Parts: sequence; C-alpha cells; structure tokens
Amino acid sequence: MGITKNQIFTDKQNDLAQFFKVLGHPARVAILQYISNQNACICNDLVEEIGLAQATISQHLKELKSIGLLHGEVEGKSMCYCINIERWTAIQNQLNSFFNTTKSNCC
Amino acid sequence: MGITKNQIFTDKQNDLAQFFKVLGHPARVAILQYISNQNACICNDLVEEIGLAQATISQHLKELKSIGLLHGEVEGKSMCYCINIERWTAIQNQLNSFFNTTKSNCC
DNA sequence: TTTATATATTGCAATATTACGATAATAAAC
DNA sequence: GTTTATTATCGTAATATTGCAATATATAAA
Repeated sequence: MGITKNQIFTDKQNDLAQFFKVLGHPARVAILQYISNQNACICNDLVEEIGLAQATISQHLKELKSIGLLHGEVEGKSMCYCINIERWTAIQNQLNSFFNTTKSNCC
Repeated sequence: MGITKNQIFTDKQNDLAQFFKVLGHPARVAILQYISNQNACICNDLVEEIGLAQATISQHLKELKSIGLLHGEVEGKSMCYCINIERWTAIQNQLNSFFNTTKSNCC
C-alpha cells in the first residue's frame, strides 16, 4: 500500500507527525542549521554548502516552507530564505507539549 | 534515486533526523500516547485501539524500539511495551538543543 | 534586447515506507 | 502433546520519498 491512513488519527496527531516528518531528513536539519548561522540566507549558497543538486535543495526548501518554518523573499535575482521564528517557537512548543504529556508508567 | 545521502551529513545531523523521522508517523505518535495513558501496555490492545493490522502495529513498534524509545518485556504470552523514560528525556533534550541553537537572524 | 545568474518545476529512476495477509514462533492452558 | 492466544517475521502490492538532469521562469546586467 504505502499510503499512510491519516483518517484514523486525530488532526493533532497528524499535524504533530507532519512536523516531525518534515524535520526527519538530515538535509533539512542541515539547511536550518546553516541558515541559522548566516547573516544572509541565499539558496545558492546551500547547494555548495550541503552538497546536493540545486533541484534537490529547492525541493527540501519547499517542504520546510510547507509547515511554515521558512519564509522567502525575493532579493534581487536571488532568494532570501529565513527562519520564521514565531512558527519555529510554536512548533517547538507543540513538540515539547507532546514530550511532556507522554510519560512512562510501567516497567 | 530515493536513497538519502547520509554520508554527506554529520552523525549528529543524521541522528537528529532519524529521531524526527521515527516520530514522523501518526501511528507512532498515537502508540506512544496510548502506552503513556495505560497502566499496562500490551501490544494486542494497540491493534484494536489504533485500528491498523497486527503486523503493521508490530512494525511500528519495531521502529520505536530502534531508537530506544520503547523497551518490551515478555509478560506471559503477551508483551509489555513501555516507554524508556531516560531515553525519552534524552531525545527531548537533543531536539530542544537543536531548536534552541537554531535562530532567526534576518528578514 | 540579449545575456548571464538564480531559483522553481517537471519528469524520471531508484529506493523507502506503509500496510496487510499468511505464516512462524512462543508460551499458557487444557 | 495439542490447542489457543499473542507477537514477530516474511512476502508482496501500492504509494511516497529522494535525487538529479533538463527545462522553465524571473530578474539583473550588459
């Protein structure tokens, strides 16, 4: 099958899983870390920095955008991709809430 | 291709992405939440509770075990799957460290 | 307008994931 | 020992993801 049965889970569970899923690729982790360490954030730098093809980086950026973690602005002929800090913090809070309400209670 | 190029990333980036990835499925989120709310934690309950086939649940449990989040003990003819709280907290800390060291610095 | 540069999109091949039925393995109950 | 109940594993089909070359798009520079 290969298809995740989203309909049998709650919206919260699906959202949470989606956040985790988008962060669940080393290229996307690396992209976020790289952008975070720059003063400028130009997509083309990422291609050299990360070592994946331009098309692949563009695809990963799209996924990060899909959950609102990045926003991009046209900056001349390049793009300025930046971390959306409000969204970033909101997602961190949701993940922590999940971690904090899930506890061991046996063995 | 379909194969993630792990070799171009650091071990830390790969580990972090792996944690996110394992948590990136609603069934696994639901399994953790369910186990957390029970006093006992029997796999067979999960099949009814989650609504996926027994083989599928078993597969998801295996993935959660792979990053050490669950440990199972034989309990008669069933299994007692529990959350490994030390590991749980350790992973939460690693994820938070990632979130806290990644900051917005432009736009 | 043409050319050069930067990013996005499309199409495709390879691999991974999800899900499940069938079957094996294990242990309790009889 | 046989049966029953529970979980794991195998095999397989369907779908998703990853990655890249080629191409399209958009803007700046010449």
